[in-house]
Amino acid sequence: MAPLGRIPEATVARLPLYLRGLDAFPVGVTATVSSDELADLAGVNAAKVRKDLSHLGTYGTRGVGYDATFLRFQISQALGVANVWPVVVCSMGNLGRALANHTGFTDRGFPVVAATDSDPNKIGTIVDGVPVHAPGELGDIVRRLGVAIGVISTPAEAAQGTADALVAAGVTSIMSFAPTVLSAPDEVEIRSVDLATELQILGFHLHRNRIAGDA
Amino acid sequence: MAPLGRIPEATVARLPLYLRGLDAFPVGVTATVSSDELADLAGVNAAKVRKDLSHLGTYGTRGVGYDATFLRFQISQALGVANVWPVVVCSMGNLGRALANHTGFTDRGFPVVAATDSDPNKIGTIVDGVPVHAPGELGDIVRRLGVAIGVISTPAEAAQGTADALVAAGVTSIMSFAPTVLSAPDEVEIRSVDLATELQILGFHLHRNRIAGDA
DNA sequence: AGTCTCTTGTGAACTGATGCACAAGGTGTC
DNA sequence: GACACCTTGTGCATCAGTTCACAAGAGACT
Repeated sequence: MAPLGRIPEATVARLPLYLRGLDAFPVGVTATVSSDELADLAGVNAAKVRKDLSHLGTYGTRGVGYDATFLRFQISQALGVANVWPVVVCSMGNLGRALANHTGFTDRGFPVVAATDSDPNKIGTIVDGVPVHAPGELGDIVRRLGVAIGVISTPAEAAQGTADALVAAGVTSIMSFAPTVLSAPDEVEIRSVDLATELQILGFHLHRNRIAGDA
Repeated sequence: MAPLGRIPEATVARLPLYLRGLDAFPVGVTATVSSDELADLAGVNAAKVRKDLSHLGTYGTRGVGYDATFLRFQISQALGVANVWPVVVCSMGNLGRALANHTGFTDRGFPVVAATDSDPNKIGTIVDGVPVHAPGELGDIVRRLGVAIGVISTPAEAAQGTADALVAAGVTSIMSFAPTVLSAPDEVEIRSVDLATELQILGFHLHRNRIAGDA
């Protein structure tokens, strides 16, 4: 059917992968892709692909597969990639600059339109094409530029204050790289990416294998 | 009991958060922490904390809580944070440099000991304290410096080749920032962090809320 | 038309994780 | 020593997500 109802979170998290996988098919050319192929392209298994797509109400053709172009359209629709969501990067340290420069953001509809930094030498300058403002101007920036997403690349100590400022300015979507827990009202969605934590998880498995090897 | 058997993946992913939360307690001072407090510090709920810790065989004291110092020791033990796992960063673009500079890595036992880059102008130089080598020397570097973890910060096109080179060199843990699926033997653990995908997930919810608001 | 082959869509079983609720077992006070 | 008060550890119900397996449908070929 075409439920279009609630799409499970796990499915939402995979839709971008499918979209990325579909890049392998040239635009404008008619081509079909099977759940098997798409599974390979996205790095998951075929059953998951089919179930995920069934949540979109997407219809493939039995015995054939999915029309690549139409599928791309369907997923784009569901994800709302036609929208452009302006991003503000809070703190232009090493990581912040790397993010501001990241072509993958602008390409996918997430232009970095402004940044903040507490360093007086940076305020008022344009770094990598992005104007840097004082943290206090955050509210202004958000309103003026219609910022939809805030990226927190500050040190851990400054993260909560920055988050508060973003929320006060009306931002409801935050991606944080600060190694700390952020509190915010329920309606604010926070995605936290802690790189050191990721490495520690890898380290855990290395550690376990080393022990197993010794045994 | 003290099972020490298999620790569920979900638990493993949270142990670093608990460890981080325990930083709030000064070292060397005797203090107790309840599952409730620790839950706040780690941003999860108390029941989860208790169940997670029970997997470590950690014993708190009923009516009191956990001894902060001992708990830190237990979790450190389980995660193997006493080990130092040298890291090589493959490609010193904006992101690679930010990672090489990231103090959170070295602090947590993941020193960036070398980097590779295909830019002849960078090869042979030392960027941010990290020596940059040609990609072809990867095998050498890994063997000589005992590299345990490879970080892939190359463009998508170069990612698979880099992964292959890492695997050939004997690296079994990879963290990739390239927006592409990597294939590798089963014994190689790959953690993929795709920043654009993260933003797209935020974008999905923004999109959905906007639609809901219009309705 | 009939048959064969292919791939979707999905019911159903299964797995893993979460959260509740409470007994068990400590501490402190009178 | 008895009692009141805490907080852990855990059995159990629940939930979300994954995987299997197969009927249903679509095209191709004779």
